[in-house]
Amino acid sequence: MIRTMSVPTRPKPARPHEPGDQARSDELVDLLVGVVARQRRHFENCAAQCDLSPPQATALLHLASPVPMRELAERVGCDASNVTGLVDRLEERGLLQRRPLAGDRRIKLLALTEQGSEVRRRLHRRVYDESPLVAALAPGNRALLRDLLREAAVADPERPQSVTRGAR
Amino acid sequence: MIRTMSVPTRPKPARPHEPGDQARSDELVDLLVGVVARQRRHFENCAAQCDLSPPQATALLHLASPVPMRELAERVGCDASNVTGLVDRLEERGLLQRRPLAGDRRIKLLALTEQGSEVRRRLHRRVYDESPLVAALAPGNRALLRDLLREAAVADPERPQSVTRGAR
DNA sequence: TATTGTTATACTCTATAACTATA
DNA sequence: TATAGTTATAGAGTATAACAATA
Repeated sequence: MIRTMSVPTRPKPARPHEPGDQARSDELVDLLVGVVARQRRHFENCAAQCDLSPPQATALLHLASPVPMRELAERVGCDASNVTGLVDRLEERGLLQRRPLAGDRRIKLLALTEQGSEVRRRLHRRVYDESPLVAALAPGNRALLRDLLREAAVADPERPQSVTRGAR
Repeated sequence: MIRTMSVPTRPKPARPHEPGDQARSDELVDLLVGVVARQRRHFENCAAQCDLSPPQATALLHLASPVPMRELAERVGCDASNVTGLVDRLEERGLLQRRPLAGDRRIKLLALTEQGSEVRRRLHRRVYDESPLVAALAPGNRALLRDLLREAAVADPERPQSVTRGAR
């Protein structure tokens, strides 16, 4: 477990073309890049274990409750035209249904079937309970990391809000 | 700036089906998911500003020095057959060259051209110097986050090692 | 025999643009 | 006129399998 006071301070390398604490910033970004790669692999593994492509898995996570196709596109972060094919495949597999919305017949609500909900639950559990990143941390450091990430998340203008947003 | 001692400890929600500090772990994973999404957007923006697709940008970052096609495939994390097309496009744009390796005529070394190196430098600078995540953190917390991420990275079996590995 | 790179093939994801049916 | 969803199209990324050249 890391203790704040004992974080090692390193001598400045004083590289020519780089400002102040650049070296440190580089390493931090490298670590973030590593986190991204690992988290993505983790997510892809989870998806594959549920027989889903990553985009399909992402879509499923966003369908905790019924959602218009348009909104799914926004949540997943792709063009609306893609959702048609994506949803076609999920519907063929019996994981969801297109349902009309009373009051606006243009809209189709995407609702998980019983089976779809089950798959979503399995996927969700895997993604969240088996995160290698969290597992690698000493329990006492998790709250610390959480607070740092909260801080890092604050300043972002297009920050995703809830559990299932931006999963991929 | 977060001080270790003042990290708030929250009462346990005691949710039925979840083990111990599950709620906390969920939030931590959510934050990681958010970080991943943001970092990925950042990377995609940087790539787009250099007129590169994300995989192309990733490849470029891995070509600080000449590398056989096979190894690039490993670094980028895709099948070797994909590299052919990827490299074709980069070569057509004059960003790199296929060069023979003296001593083993099966191998083609991928070497950046002058222009390719320039684009790579621009890309690298953007990715590393303009990270919104690092920018959002109080300078004093960066070293702390770095140490936590180092710890989180240790346990991973397929962890990427260097600056430009696993960039995407 | 094994390895490097290529090709052929197929599938998915992606965006743009044009279309339809509704509003 | 605007919006929701679809279709058509095109391009890129991905994997598998078979292949040629080389080791």
